Amino acid sequence: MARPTPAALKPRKSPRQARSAVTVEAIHTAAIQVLLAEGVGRLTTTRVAERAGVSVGTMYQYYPHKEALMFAIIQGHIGSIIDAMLEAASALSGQALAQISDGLVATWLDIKTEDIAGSRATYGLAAEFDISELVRREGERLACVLENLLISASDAQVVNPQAAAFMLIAVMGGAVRNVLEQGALDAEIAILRAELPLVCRAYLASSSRIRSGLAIVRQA
Amino acid sequence: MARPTPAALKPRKSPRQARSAVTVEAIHTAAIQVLLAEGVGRLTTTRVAERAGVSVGTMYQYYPHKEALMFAIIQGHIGSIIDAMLEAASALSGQALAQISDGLVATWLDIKTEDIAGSRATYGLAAEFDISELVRREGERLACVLENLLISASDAQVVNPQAAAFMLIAVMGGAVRNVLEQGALDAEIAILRAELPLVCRAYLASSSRIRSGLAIVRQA
DNA sequence: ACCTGAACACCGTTCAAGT
DNA sequence: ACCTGAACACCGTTCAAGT
Repeated sequence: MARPTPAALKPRKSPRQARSAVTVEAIHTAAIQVLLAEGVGRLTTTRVAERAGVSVGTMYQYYPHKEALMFAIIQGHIGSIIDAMLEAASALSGQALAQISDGLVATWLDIKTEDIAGSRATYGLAAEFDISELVRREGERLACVLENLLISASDAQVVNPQAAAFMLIAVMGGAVRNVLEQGALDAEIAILRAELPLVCRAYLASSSRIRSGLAIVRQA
Repeated sequence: MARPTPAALKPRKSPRQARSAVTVEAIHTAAIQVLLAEGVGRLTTTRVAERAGVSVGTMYQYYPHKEALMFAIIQGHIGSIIDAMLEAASALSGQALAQISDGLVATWLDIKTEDIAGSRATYGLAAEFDISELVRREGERLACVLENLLISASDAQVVNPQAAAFMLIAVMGGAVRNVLEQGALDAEIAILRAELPLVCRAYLASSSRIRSGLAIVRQA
């Protein structure tokens, strides 16, 4: 099962002239438009090229295959999510553990529910082929920042910040995805908004000691 | 976006003779074999039919389209997972909340990690088309049982058992999926095994009162 | 009652030919 | 240096013809 390497997913060549930069951009936005308007199942190279106003051949000059195009879309989507989380993290640095937890969850939920159609489309797109490499890389980048954020907490010391950061991402990301992917009813999102902060807060509290060094009694 | 209704996903007709029952079964197992041996991307009707020793036409007599075939596979997979969880639930009924939580998490992790290749293949398959209907139905069935299980806890009373059951499924399911889908490194699974029980236990403890009616002080 | 497989529409991808 | 679009291999699905 020879999977394309990440390198193979990058655009085939960089545009050297102004018009080709326009072409690349047109293809990219056309792909997003088709995705949102017609769904993953109807996202075909022909349709994208038509919408972008170029021929299929032109598309293949910049994206070696369809996957590269999808990869670019997902990369943009994930990138903006990570950026928003990094920004939130820097604003939360040094606050109390509960505030940090609540802030992260709120940011995550805001990003994902602000454009539910877009989020769902991206989940579907991501599933179409192997983006585990990208998700892993970006996930690790975020995990690293979250780890330091947890360490910065003013009132408590997370015992294993690395594991906690990893779990926070897995739990927040997974739970929200689970709900959004299966219909995303308003009632379900409401439960998520009410309960996910509790999940993360309780987890972090139970995995930390107060700053003085005295252990909190674990609720068993 | 006309999605096929669940009814349209069912086998087209029931086999009326012994040999056709054999044919249906052969197609079903052939599909699983192709999926595991060649991956989702190479799971084609032609290949499945060839492996099953029938023609494509025959396949279409029992499965109205490829999706119906994939649906059958996923249904079997999810069904066995739910069954295992229901069994675990009945064994845990009436125990302490922490035991219930740990038992559920352990069962879930065991099922999912016991056959990682199969789990990953199913995630990929599930993503190929819309199974939200099925996932929702089975999820609700499980949620209902978990709700009663939480209520049965001997030492504590979960304040909102319905929401807690929903979240438990979202968190367990989502977190494990997140990790398995992106490579499932041994180190990551180890973190999951160590931390996921803490996540669920801490959440349930913080969302419950002890049976006497006295409130546990929330760790804020 | 069940099975076959050529035929059809559509997809991703290529490449000789153009400007 | 960039673009075109007919051509190719392959896919899901159908249906007239067989047993």
